[in-house]
Amino acid sequence: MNFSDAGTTKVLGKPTSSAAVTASLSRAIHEHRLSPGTKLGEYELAEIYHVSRTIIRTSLQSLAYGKLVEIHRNRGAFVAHPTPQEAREVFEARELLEPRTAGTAAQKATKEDIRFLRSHIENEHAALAKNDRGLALYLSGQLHVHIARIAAQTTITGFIEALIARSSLIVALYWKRESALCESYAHHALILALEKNDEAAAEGLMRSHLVDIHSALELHNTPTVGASLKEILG
Amino acid sequence: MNFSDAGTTKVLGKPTSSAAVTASLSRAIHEHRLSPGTKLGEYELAEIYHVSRTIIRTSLQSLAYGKLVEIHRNRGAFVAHPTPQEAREVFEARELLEPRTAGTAAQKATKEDIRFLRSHIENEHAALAKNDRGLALYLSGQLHVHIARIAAQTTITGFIEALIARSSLIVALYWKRESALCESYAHHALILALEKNDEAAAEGLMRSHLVDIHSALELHNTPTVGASLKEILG
DNA sequence: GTGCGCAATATTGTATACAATATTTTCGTA
DNA sequence: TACGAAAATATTGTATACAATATTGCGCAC
Repeated sequence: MNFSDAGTTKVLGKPTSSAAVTASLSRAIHEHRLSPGTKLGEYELAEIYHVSRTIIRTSLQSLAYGKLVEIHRNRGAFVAHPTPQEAREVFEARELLEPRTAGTAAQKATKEDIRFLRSHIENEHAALAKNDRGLALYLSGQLHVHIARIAAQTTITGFIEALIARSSLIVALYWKRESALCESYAHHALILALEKNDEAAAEGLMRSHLVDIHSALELHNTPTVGASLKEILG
Repeated sequence: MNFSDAGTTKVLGKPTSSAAVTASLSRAIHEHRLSPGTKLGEYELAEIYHVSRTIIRTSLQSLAYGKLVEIHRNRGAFVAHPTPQEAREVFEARELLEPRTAGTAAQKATKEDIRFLRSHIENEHAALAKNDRGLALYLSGQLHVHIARIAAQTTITGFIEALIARSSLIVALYWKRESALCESYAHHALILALEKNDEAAAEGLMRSHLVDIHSALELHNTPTVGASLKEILG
């Protein structure tokens, strides 16, 4: 579910406009510019992107498959508003998939891969320095995707991409820790393990990293925040 | 990716017609009535189902997200034709997800669940007795889905559903073993472990069951079968 | 007869028109 | 004033029309 280059995988021909819209919306959700619960009106989006509702509807459906938006029949599309239960499930799934995938990545990581990951972290730091918390959070998630890509298992990578996209929404709703900087250490250590091709270390570090994030989520009290009072009750 | 009741999860209002079309096509692919590579023309399908191309396009996109069909821009939709590499990936993913999920299911399985699984196996046998190999294969896959559902983790269950749907196509292309009956024993043993709430046994049995299926696939020689010569070469 | 190029046809991509449903506003009554 | 029903409005669902692209068939040159 990588909406950033959605549709560009096809061989030739100009990329579909719906892919561009999907990528734009996806990015906006990732970076928390669109909050959970926000109504995504078709006509409104059509005007913004200068395309017909047909294209918008296609995009919204794409995003719905990735659970980034919820579509309610005859009511329209809304930025998804994951429940604490869903949040737990997403992290359980990540804890099941990512550690072993990181282990495989450690087996396969080349010097080139490590260089790429390090430069990626540079960008992450730069974003934080510019106080662009949304971008930093997005990049932080993308690091996990890149690690999965190194493992060269596109099916599992696809699942992980979807989970990380959803995690972005979950963080927007349930994150309780002040700084996101603490993560940097975990990422650095992870890259070091990948560089040394230390499979066991990479797997263990990824596991504890995920547990750490998971535990930094406030998933107990009901999340009556957001713009979906009616949804919760109705 | 359970297309059988796609769309019916929403609270009220008549289910969308696209959901019905998606379910019908999905089922046809599952049961091998539609072979990998088959062209799915929009106009043709629109006539068959007595709906507009709009609906058909929505359905085809749904199926494309589940990797059951491939959509090529300006060329149309085709029943997916997984490569040996994709087939390996699907089973690797299943081997990563399903054993632990089966373990969790063993923890949670109730008498009611066991009764349901046994009756499901009955249906599977009945289908085989009627020589309806397509239906038997479909039901065989659905057993895995039901086990995942018992674990009550909808996110992971969704991934497993998608993988099992794809497995159906893979089996259609690469299965080399004569009978599918041999699987019955594995399923019986699995249900027994679930009944005894034996987590470790369920996990182990699921793992070996998947490895067994995986090894019964001929994934080495190029799969030049099917109706997509140009795709493979071009 | 074979191969190439252009025209004819078919099929998909996108926009728009119309229908069905939901939401909001208005107005009347208690 | 508060509540509720019904009309008015807005929004989504579906069908169709038109545009863009791909495929096919034909004819001509070599």
